[in-house]
Amino acid sequence: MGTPRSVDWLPAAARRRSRVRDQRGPMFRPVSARPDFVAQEHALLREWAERKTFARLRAQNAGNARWSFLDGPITANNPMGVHHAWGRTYKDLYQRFHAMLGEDQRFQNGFDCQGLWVEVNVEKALGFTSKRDIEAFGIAEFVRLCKQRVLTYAARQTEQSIRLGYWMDWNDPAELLRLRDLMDQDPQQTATIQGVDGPVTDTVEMLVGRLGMPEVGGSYFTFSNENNDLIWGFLAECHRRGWVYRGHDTMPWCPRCGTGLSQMEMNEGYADREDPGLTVRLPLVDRPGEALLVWTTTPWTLAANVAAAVGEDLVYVKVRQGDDVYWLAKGTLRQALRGPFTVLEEAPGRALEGWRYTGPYDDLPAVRTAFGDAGYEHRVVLWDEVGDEEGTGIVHIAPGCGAEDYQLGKSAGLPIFGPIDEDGRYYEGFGWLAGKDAPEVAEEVVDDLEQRGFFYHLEPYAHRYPHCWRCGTPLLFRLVDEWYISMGEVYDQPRETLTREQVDASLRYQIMEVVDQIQWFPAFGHGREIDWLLNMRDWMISKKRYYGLALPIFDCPACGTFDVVGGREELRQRAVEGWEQLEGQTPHRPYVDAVKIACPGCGRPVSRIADVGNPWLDAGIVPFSTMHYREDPEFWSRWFPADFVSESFPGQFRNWFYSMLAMSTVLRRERPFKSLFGYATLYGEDGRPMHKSWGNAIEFDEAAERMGVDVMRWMYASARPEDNILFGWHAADEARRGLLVLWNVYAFFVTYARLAGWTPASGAPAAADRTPLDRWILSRAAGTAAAVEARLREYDAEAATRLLSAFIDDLSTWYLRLSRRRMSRSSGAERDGAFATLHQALVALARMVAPILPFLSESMYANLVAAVDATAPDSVHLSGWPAGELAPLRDEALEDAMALARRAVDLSRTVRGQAGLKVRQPLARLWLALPGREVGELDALLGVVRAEANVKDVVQIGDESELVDRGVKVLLPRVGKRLGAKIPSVMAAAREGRFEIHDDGTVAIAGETLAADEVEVQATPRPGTAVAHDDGLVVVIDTTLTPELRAEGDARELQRAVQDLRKEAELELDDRIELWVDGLDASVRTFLPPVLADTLVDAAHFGAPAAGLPTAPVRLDSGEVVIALRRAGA
RNA sequence: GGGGGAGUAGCUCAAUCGGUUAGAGCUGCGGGCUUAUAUCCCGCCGGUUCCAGGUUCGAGUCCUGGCUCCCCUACCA
Repeated sequence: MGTPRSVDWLPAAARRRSRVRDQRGPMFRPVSARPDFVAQEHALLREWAERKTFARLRAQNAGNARWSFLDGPITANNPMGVHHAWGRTYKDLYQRFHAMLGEDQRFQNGFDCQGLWVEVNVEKALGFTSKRDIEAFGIAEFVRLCKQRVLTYAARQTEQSIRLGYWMDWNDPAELLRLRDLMDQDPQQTATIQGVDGPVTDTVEMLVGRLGMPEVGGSYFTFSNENNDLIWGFLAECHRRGWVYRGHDTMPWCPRCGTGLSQMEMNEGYADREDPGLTVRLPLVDRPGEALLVWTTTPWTLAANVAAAVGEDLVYVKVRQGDDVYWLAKGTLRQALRGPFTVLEEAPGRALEGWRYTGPYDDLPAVRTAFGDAGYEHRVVLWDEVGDEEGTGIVHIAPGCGAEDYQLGKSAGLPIFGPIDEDGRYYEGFGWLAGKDAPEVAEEVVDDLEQRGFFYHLEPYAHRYPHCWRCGTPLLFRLVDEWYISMGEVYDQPRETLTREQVDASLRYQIMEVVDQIQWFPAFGHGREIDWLLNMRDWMISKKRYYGLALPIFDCPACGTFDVVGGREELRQRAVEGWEQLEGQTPHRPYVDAVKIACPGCGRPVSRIADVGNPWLDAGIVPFSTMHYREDPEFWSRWFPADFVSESFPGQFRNWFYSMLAMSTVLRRERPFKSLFGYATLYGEDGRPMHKSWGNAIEFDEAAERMGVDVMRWMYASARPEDNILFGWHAADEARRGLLVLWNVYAFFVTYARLAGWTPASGAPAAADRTPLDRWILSRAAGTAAAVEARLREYDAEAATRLLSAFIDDLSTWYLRLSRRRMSRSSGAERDGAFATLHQALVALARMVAPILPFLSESMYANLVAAVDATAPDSVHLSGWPAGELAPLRDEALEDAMALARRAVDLSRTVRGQAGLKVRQPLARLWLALPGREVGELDALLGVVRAEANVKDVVQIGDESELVDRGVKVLLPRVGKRLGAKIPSVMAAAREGRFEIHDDGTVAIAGETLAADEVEVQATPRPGTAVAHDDGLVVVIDTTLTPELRAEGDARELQRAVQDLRKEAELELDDRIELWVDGLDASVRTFLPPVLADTLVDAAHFGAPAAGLPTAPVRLDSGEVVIALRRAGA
């Protein structure tokens, strides 16, 4: 350390400027005022890798108090998007923050690896359109491709995350890709990878299954052996308690994916859709010439019609239309009937019960069989769910095609049959429909019904309809067997009235008790989760697919017994055949399918059901599987429960949060995490979801390389988590502007410290002996560090960034603005105090922003500290959180006073504006009345005001002055309750000055006496010009301009013009010059010496400039002059 | 249908226990400061705080009803 490093991102011009004088040791390296943040980020990534900075951070904190973050797995199925970067910014910044607090952490990233997400993409890549394609292709091969896809994108996302600056225990992406490629050759070949404590050798298949395990390290992968195995244990535990069951039901079904969807999955995919709204006439068997009118939006289900349902108490009418007579609900007459009609008769729904009618497809063999077997005919049934808002008030019931229909069918004892197979095609037995795609037949069905006299009316109907959340296919409802975990009874009584026994008997209430022990950010998360738990149905865990958790359910067709195997070892012991096929394989299909166990009921060999598991099982087990619940219980108990989890909340209350809560409650009946932080959704800048074809989408890589990840991270950290964030280039520009202010303060410091040859080794007065302004900014740094720490401990990065922005603003626009001259034009203790203070403030700031801006802060710190101090940590991320060190510098009274001085200066500018006096024009006097409050450091503050307001004298005036009146500010929060209705009169009197202030501080006003602490006596301006006031602060300026003041103003104007010209001539900051001034009034000359000194003039000529020099006219109060300059000695 | 959240300047958002003159930023206009700045400062323009009632001395804030949007949830053929 200590040797300035190369800075290849620095523009050549900046490097040329690096002339250093008076160097007594290592010096800051030069800094560009126009940094290339992106190049800098890449350089720092290389440095961190070379210096193993992250590894050293982990070592530094090892064994300390722990902070346990548990990563929610990202789906390793595609490159990561900018919305992932939002969440990963939070995850990284809180981990970095806690690392700076010295806390030990695991730093384990997670990848979600199993399930339909991956399958669908692999299918697409192979051009498959149905499950039959997969079966023909081979399940083993297909599953292998799925794993390879996961490895591909895990590597990709790892690279992208590293680019984001996300510090985690990452796998080497190249190693992941190597494993992927080895799988391609032969999964059973032996390979070696670098593990935590040395090389790990195994078959490629098993190495992949061991990723994330203690000996291998790196990210966890939910397809790992351990993850799958622990889920088996969880399911076996559920079974032990009798909660696992097989349900026979009509389920939402995706005909493309060939699988049922759980309730939570169905919720993902509701979308607007237009379906045929078909009204059908069903002739009544016992009432010739009359027909029921029923309405449906799913014509394909008519072939499975079993009954027509009416509301018991709804009013139905018989109407005549031409030669036809129809029955329908009275309330639907207008919407359902076309053309004129005559009402013949009215009857309640219950009168229709039992009426037999002719079904639309009674002649199909499947229907005849189903009806014949049950000895059933189509008839009208009662159902209390029937309404008359839509349709005809007579509901077509197909128990094999709808969940509600199914329930009704079961309770009414109707025949139940499903017409379609896994792919959504009609079974044999449905005549001309057999083999046709159910969603496609609407038109043919309509034609057919029309020909056969069943058709009444057709009109498109728009509604929200569930779609497959993965592939977007509209769902069908299909009669299937699926596996469930019972979530327990819902009691019809408030939670707080439940008995212990009731809670112990119902899992959902046990989960709620766990939810109560968790801190939710934002707080409404608690209510959302409880709400979900109250409303959720049993958890459907099966999926008729190929790649995923192999459900360890062994269901005996012979005797009907099923059992759940609790782990690979148990399976090995119980296996009666096929174990050798699973040996050496991860517990995936098809190998696991080969294993049979002896049926506990009848002893016959029984196979595993073919289904795979719901992927949220995979993610929900991670508080156990990734913390070595089984193989290292001591380790687990140290890290469980996690202190913190964080995820985008849309969906997760019923997905990841829920599955973790459910599994932890079953296994431990305790909370899996202590705090949960959720955030909303990322949209494009136009407020719409990012969409490639809308032109508002931004890829992560593009964002990283164009705006830089620090800028991105700053945007994310400062966003309101509960609101959707609008992400785009303009927002990035705004964020970058804020960071550039910070950068430029830093660049200023380095520039002038180099010119002065100042480094921390040069020394400076003790902090307590510095100017009030110095002590003020140090106090602000201390206060900011404490406040930022408090906010970050509460997972409030938004407030933290606001505090940091305010500090940056103070540092730039107040401290630096007022201190510039001390650094550029003074010397000795005055100068050194300024450098030391600014240096201290910048270093403190770098450490405070380090969790949010890891690159920018590192770059500053490397130069401000590491480059000049060999004893300091060489990375800002190893430097610890600064709040403790800064705390002694806090001086709140001084901060209050400075706020007042700033406001006074603002007011002076307001007054100047009104009076048309620019700030460069010095004024003789400024009168200042302060609020009645205690003000510390008065003299120093008046000095600040004098300098900034550019006045010769600041005179503090009290309320006895003729410039102001005494005013009374009634402190309403104190007196409001006491005075009540008298307030308006008191306030009016205060406004109009009708009051009397007594010597003891009490105030008589509008017949009331107010105590001294109920009012604030303030100055208020007397009417006049050049006065501005704000909350008891009054500023009055003397607008009289003497000839001397005018001349001095001219001198200042001239100085500015010379500086402009210097800049135009592109002179270095320390170039000395020769100056020409032509036409200058004699009165101004008196004030010239400081101007010449400030502008580094060696020789001044009064007269026409030397030929060939560029000149500039300057308008002065005393007349126009012309100036020119050149570098001295040039 | 049920539950929750929100509605404030053209846009994005503030506003402490209810406190009297509702503030910032962005945008626009005018002016100013400045060899750190791609900044910054002052001023102007911009408001029926969704609507209607109510409580209160006083309502953006609390209550009631309605409207709109978002989220969660739900068995509408």
